[in-house]
Parts: sequence; C-alpha cells; structure tokens
Amino acid sequence: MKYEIKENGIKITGKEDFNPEHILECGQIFSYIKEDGVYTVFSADKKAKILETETGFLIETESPSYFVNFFDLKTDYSEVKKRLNKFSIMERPVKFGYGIRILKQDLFETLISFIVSANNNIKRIQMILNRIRAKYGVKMGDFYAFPTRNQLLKATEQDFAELGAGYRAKYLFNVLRQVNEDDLTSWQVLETAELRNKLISLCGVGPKVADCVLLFGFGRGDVFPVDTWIHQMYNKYYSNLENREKIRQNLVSEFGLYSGFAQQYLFFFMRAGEI
DNA sequence: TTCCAGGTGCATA
DNA sequence: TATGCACATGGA
Repeated sequence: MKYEIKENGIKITGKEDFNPEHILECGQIFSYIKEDGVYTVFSADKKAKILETETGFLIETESPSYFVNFFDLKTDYSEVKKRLNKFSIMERPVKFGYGIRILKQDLFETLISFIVSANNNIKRIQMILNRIRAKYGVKMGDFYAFPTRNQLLKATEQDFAELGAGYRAKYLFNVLRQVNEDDLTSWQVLETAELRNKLISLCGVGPKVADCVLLFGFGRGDVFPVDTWIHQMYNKYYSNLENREKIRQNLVSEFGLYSGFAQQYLFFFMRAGEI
C-alpha cells in the first residue's frame, strides 16, 4: 500500500492493507457514520471522508497530516500480517479482517470513549458519545468536535447521566478531575507497564479500558485487551479459564509486541460471528 | 421477562 | 490476593 498527500486529502493506492469498513467497524472507534456506503470518521475536532476509487481510496480531509498518523499509514501492515500468520490461530482472522489498521486516536477522546464503553454495547456507546459531542463540543460546520477537558468540566454527574451514561456518569465526572490532556500526552514517554498503572489508577479505568487506551491511543502493541469476546475466543481456542488477568498474561506472552494487532483481528472475527 | 453489552469499584474474607 | 455483587440502560 502506498499513500500520497494531495490538496484535498490523502490518496491511498491498494486495497489489501486499507479497508474502511474493517478499520472502523472493528470496535476501536465509535465516532463515525456510514452514508450511502461511504464512511466519514470524526476524531477530536477533525473529520475525514473515505471515498473508494478504482485503485484504492481517497481520504478527503482538511487535515491530511493528522490522518496520516491517525490511520497509521507509515506502518507496513503486510509485514504485520506476515508476522501474525506465523500463529496458526491467526490465519483465518487475518484473512477475514485483511484491511484492518490500528488507529492512533486522540488520547483524551479515547480515554473518555472507553470509560463509556465499559459493560455497554457499541450502539449505545456511539449514542452517548454523540450526545456528549453535541452538548459540549464546538460546532465545526456539519459536525461537533469532541469536547476538551475544560469544556467537559462544566458537566455535572447528573448531566452525564441525562446523556445516557448510566452509572458511568460518576466515572466521567471524577476522571475529568484527575487528568488533563497534557498529563496524558506527557505519559507517552513511559514504559507500557508504568503507563498502564497510571491509567488504571484513574476512575472508571480498569485493566480492559487501560489496555484499549494503550492500544488505540498510545499505539502500544504489547497489550491485549480482554473483553467478553476475547474471553469467549480464549475458551474456544485455548482452554477454559475464568480469570481474565491470566488470559491476558497468557496472550501477551504468546503474541509479544504483536498482541494488540492480534487482538484486533480476533475481536473483529469473533464479533462477526465467524468464530 | 431475562440476558447481555469491548467492566469497574468496593466490600469482604 | 481473590471472589462476589451492584451498577444504568436499551435491544434481543
């Protein structure tokens, strides 16, 4: 796959390592829409529309350099897939989710989004996050930016509850008073284990949410978020184990630096009912 | 009606 | 350290 910065966005050549549906519908991001088969993705205060062309895709955006990083275009996913295919369990999931890429998302938005995601379903997560955008974010023409921490500080616990956050309203209210965007950015230099502990110390952030923020925000490959789907997968393909911490440890020791990638293909595969 | 969704916090032993 | 339970909400 090749990419090229154009006046109106980014031109992608090749379809094997970039598939909008697989990238966006694999549960790593909640802020996107599909209209007439065309995906538009929202991140922080930016958006990009992904148009299919004969030879690849055009990522139409005013912020091309942001989305080069966002879509992780500098990473060679054919190499990632080659590595993963050395694990026999990965062959079918990698083939099925061929165009997946792990997004490098805005840290603050990722943190808030995955706190909302806990014990929740994707449709409702999207609804709640949309309401948060619309109520507290700045209007950017035809969409709302994800609000900043300062903007969200105006919200009370009751406000979040009214947006549908349920019992997570308290987590949101509290976490906003524990960290700001600069804290998160400054943690980028920490090693994964220490960074993980920092995240887990935050309200509403346990092992699973921390691993999602590490993978989808901080771009750490050496984490393996274990949710109900991965739990099911493990019981089917490995062994019956109830302890999610042990499952996580086993999977991280198996996949090492490629844990995050493996996890995402497996999650997409499981959720699609391919099992 | 009951179960489940990309789980976490807290009490208890 | 580890186990058990409560927690909002809406769709299946």
